[in-house]
Amino acid sequence: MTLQAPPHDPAAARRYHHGDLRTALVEAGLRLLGESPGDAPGLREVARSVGVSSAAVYRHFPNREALLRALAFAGLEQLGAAQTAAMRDGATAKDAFNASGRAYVRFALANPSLYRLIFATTGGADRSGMPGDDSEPGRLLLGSVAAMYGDRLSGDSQRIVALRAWAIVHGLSMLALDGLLDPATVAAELDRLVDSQGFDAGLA
Amino acid sequence: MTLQAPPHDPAAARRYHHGDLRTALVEAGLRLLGESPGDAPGLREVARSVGVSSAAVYRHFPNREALLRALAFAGLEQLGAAQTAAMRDGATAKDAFNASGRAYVRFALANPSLYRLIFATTGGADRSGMPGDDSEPGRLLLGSVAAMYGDRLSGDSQRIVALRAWAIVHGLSMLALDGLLDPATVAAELDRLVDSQGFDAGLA
DNA sequence: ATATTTATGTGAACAGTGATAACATTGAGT
DNA sequence: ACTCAATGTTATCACTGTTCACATAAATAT
Repeated sequence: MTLQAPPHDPAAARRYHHGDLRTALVEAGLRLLGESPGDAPGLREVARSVGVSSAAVYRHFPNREALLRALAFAGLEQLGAAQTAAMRDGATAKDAFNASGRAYVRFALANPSLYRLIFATTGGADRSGMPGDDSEPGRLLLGSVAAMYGDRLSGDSQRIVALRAWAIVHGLSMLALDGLLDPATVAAELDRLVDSQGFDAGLA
Repeated sequence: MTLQAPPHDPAAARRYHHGDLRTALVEAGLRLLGESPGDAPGLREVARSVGVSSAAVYRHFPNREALLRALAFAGLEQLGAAQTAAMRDGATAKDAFNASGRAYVRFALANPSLYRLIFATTGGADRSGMPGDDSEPGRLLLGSVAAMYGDRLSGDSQRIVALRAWAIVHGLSMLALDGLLDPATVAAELDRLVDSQGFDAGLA
């Protein structure tokens, strides 16, 4: 009906069977996320942007939440990549740790909807792959702290430091994304805000 | 003009005119928020729980977002009250500051949906009354920091300390509400996590 | 007191959403 | 070549936020 694609369309753009709809949906979802800083895209909207009926989505995802979870998973990988890339530029372990934190916040500011989606509630569903206590990002964080302090700090205290660090970068990111902090200001002061040195850094 | 106390007439529920529908809607909304830890309630749901048609809501709020904003505003007042109450129990300025931070996180853990709603995106709309740079909570935070450090720290550094403190408590709260940190653990370790002492507290 | 105006309620309708069911088309394997 | 499972489509459902025309009660004017 509304499909106007001629049958001689090259590159096989309009076949009945899409070929790899699942990844096409994820890519479209990520693109939509990047375009509007608002809420996560609707299931129908993603389907529409791929040129497929909304019901087709259910052949690849049980429901909208699962689709969004796939987007979040992809975003999480991007975030992790940005962090590890930033860590390579650090001379000392501490430099690397701070660089990782700055990259974290920068990623959040650069990808508001995606970052928000990563942490959106999944309603207690399975969090495998998400940054929980045992997931990759969590262990990476703890590993970084361990590399910084070696045995000069007890494992318990290291856990506290790691949690505080995570809370700072996540808190800054969220407050900025929610409009409570000016993103430009956060970006400008990032070095001082994200700093493993003391809370009281600069105390006379 | 000024809101007068609604006649808590039990028969008022059956009258055509509700009496004070606006506050009834807000109260119902807050109750619904407290009941389910999920998303914010729908406009129709709030109306239904008050026993009124959904269209009636529009006599008091231009749209659903405005209704939710009223809920968020009420929640913000509760949060502020919890913080200032906690500060009274602090002997020194630093004690008060830390107590305020702990109360902040405890409030978030105790009122997940309400806390989330307070910080939910309003889409760039007017944020008057929300905790921004110039709002009451922001000034309260800066004032607390100033009370702690007096002139031993430059105003600029004090702003950094205040931002870091806000980021920590907000980050901890959000990570816990989103299921990335165990709320019980956060509550148990709150004293060490929220501590104006250095980031490296406990360093041997 | 009665009439009129204004505030506040109702029900019906609209478009849009996520989800499901029944049916259509295709490509793969015997 | 035939079957059949995979993957698409359309139609439909219940639900949502929102708007409309209309009903009712309360406030105000006569």
